Amino acid sequence: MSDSLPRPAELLCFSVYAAAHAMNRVYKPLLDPLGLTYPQYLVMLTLWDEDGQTVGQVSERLFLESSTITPLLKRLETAGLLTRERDRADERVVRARLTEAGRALREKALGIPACILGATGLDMAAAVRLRDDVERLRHSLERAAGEEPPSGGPS
Amino acid sequence: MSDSLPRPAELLCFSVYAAAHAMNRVYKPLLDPLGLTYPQYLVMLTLWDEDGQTVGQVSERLFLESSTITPLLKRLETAGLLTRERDRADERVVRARLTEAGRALREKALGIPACILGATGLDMAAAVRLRDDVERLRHSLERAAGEEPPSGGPS
DNA sequence: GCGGTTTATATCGCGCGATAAAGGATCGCT
DNA sequence: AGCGATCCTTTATCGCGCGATATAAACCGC
Repeated sequence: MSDSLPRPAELLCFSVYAAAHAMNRVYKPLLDPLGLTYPQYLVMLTLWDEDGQTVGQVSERLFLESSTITPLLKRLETAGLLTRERDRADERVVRARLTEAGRALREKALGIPACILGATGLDMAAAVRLRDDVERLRHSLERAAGEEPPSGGPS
Repeated sequence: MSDSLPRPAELLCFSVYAAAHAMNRVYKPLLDPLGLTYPQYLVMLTLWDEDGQTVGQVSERLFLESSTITPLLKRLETAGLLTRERDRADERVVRARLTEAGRALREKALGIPACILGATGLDMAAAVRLRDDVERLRHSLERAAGEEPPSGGPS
């Protein structure tokens, strides 16, 4: 079609990619004292919300493969924040349960969301609006990634 | 302040993080045939836009450290897409120049932006609007990451 | 209960990306 | 010359993220 290509800065996807990095750089000094990386923080958030979730539930909520979640949980287990045990009723299932240390860490994390909101330079309403826009984008992309069989749009 | 924490899905930053992954999943089948990863594609875009840029220029445009760009460029050099040579006038500077193969690859990439736009489910105007919103977010985050001296908000 | 399928996770292998920290080389200014 | 600033590389480290494969348990029809 066109014979020109955009600069990275013109691309929506690049802005998302770059924003994700920037976000990481903001989180790092906040999470370092807790000994967590950002993905680990996300896992802790889901368990603080509801303890004893299965690997599958965690991967579903974070949109990551179980082959990403399992090593993540193992690192958190090694750090003493949770335990992994098979469900008695269904032995295929592994559930992650917070330890006392895992629950205690929650207190230290309470201030983080406010710090982050401050760093975004947005008020709550604007942040929610943007979040929903980006979430819709994620959803569309996810759907598109699921299709795309050969190499053909409308022939 | 508050004694509750959000679920990941409620966070703006998580939506950005998840959208970045989703984006990668869409790009992957498009970039695999070109033998590029997404960050490598970004480097190629900047060089297709302007050949012979320095390491510093490329890192600046992609918001990445030079210690990330150097290995990236090396991989692209190994792939035969570019060469790295020191500037004659200023021997501190290393410039990346496309090879014939690097320039040729451009043709194969021409269709990608349209594919991506399709996958976002947005029309051009909406995509541009969202891009600018996310870019503003990135900018705020970047600025916040630059400050935050010790550990103190309001004491 | 017996095969066959599906589901849930683990495992393995892989490479890249990203950073921090330290070092080397060069430039530019005085 | 000398000295700080600039640009890049190197090294070391680490975690993430995925695909492919394997395993084990659960379900299902009969």
